[in-house]
Amino acid sequence: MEVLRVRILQLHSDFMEYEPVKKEAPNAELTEKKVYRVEDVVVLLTSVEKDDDITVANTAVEEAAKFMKNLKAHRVLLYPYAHLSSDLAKPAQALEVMKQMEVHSHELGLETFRAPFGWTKRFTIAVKGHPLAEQSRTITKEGRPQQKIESVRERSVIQESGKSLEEMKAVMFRQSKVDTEVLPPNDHRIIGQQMDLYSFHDAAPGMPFFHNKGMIIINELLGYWKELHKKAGYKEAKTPILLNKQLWEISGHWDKYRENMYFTKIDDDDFALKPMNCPGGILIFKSKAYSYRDLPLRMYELGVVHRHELSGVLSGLFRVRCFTQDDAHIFMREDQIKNEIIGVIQLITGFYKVFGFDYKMELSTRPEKSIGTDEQWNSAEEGLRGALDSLGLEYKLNPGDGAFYGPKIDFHVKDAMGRTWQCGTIQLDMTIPDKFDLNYMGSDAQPHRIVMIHRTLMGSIERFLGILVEHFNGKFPIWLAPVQAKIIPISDKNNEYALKIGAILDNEGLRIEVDTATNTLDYKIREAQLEKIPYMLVVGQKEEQADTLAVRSRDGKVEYGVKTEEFIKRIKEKIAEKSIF
RNA sequence: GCCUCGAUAGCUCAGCCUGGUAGAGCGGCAGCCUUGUAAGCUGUAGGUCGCGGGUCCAAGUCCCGCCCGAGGCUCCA
Repeated sequence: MEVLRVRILQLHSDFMEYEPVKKEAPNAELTEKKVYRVEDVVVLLTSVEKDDDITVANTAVEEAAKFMKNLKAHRVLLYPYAHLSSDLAKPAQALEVMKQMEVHSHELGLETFRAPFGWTKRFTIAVKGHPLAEQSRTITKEGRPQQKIESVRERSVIQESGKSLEEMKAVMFRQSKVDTEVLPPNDHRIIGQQMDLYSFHDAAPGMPFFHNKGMIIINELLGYWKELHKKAGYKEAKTPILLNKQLWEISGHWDKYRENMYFTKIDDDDFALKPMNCPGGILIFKSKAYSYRDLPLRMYELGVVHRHELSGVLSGLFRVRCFTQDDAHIFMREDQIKNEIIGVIQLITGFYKVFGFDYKMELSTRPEKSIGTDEQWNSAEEGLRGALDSLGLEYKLNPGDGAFYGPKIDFHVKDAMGRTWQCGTIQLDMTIPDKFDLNYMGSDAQPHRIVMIHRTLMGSIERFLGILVEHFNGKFPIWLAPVQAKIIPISDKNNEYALKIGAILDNEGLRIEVDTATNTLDYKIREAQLEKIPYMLVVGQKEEQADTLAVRSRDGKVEYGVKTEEFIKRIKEKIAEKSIF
């Protein structure tokens, strides 16, 4: 169903010049063929569409006036511009609407100009450099703009007064300051800045920027994570970030979760940035038919999701608006529930053990805002409880805290301030398979309903990284450390030897740096120590002559006369066993 | 989103109460030093004091609005 509406491109301009060149419409207005010029004006390039009327005209002008008030602009130029629409009104009707817009604009006290209707016009326009200079709007018959404000990114037209853009670049987008006074020194925001792992910027509140060293940790983490999943019989997938709104209506997110979602328009359709990965995964599942023998199907995805969280809840890496879920969906038969849940719990606890931190498990049951029947919920809750009990695990019960589509087991980890955060989660879902009609063919040659598990180990890579940073106080185990060893020549004379050792270690796939700066030994040691680098390999005359290393570890212990091969062997062992010092 | 607090150089901070030429340390750059396990010395560059408005002869400083951040509330991975 197509809604008809007037389309307007709004341009806050230093000036616009236009010159009527050729008559096009039969009802072209009388005008003089000369150059007209209006300065410091909001130009409304306007296409009147079929069925637009006086109400639409008035609404469009009122919207523009409201916007102009914010811009502190008082002058408006109504400019008939047919190219914005593929469904134009008849010229007679279009002219009426344009005239009404002019009348109403005068009524609203705006200094109003109108370019002649029905002419091909040559024009020059200088659009101002501020971000609100260009706006496109669509005013419908219902009176409200369908799309609130859509800022046109490109400075497509002429860029005048060269001052503004440079200045804006400098001041508009700050890096966020961390308030070191109130935060504990091992807070991940402080360490992240000191160790050059990630940063936060005004340009994208609640969305972290990862630097190279942060990415090294994440990639190591994910490498291990993928290894575990392959061993556990999971298959990898990847789905789009932007999906059609209809999909979210089917999944129930539109109903229950829309306040937290970001929407946009592509051509004439509504799309949403995904807040969860499941609908995408489900489409992959549905692309083929399954036998009972194919199940369980375990499909994992590192999915980037966006959720609009209230500004007051954002907190470093722990609570963000854009994060990566280490997600997986298990499609299975009802008789496989318990085994699969047990498998997932073991996967999670095994993963956490590698890092050696404490966690608590919680079982959350049906919330008020939920979908599905009582039987489905009872059976799903029973499945989770059964798995926990058969493993003999302790857990806390949170009645009413489940997801809207199913109950869940959550894994909670503490941060530096003692707050607990949910990381891993296992959610049983007996309702979404109904909505998407997910089936398999049973041994009885009849289709049966799929049961689904959503689960994560880390929950959010971002949050998990923050927890790790605080847990290790930046002193990452060697397998995760962004720089595993720093080679420190005692004086410039030893630089060559240091670089040679560096090349050897680099060849072995170790992450190293060579400090060839002309500073004192004490200075270089202190610097490496503050960077929390696991090993400092000091080389001076003695080492060069004996072809050895003086190995200082992060805890300050020094071992002299270590052969390079010996060091490589030792460090590789520690990396392989993911040893936590 | 609400309440409280905060923002000054790349980083950490002083200056604000009591308005009058924007400071220090670290880091950067240049030079000297050639060093044995947590800061060697000297010089130098670097700031529309988050953004916008107001008061004032004069605002980093006082007032208002906004943005961003922090803690808490509420919510979540």
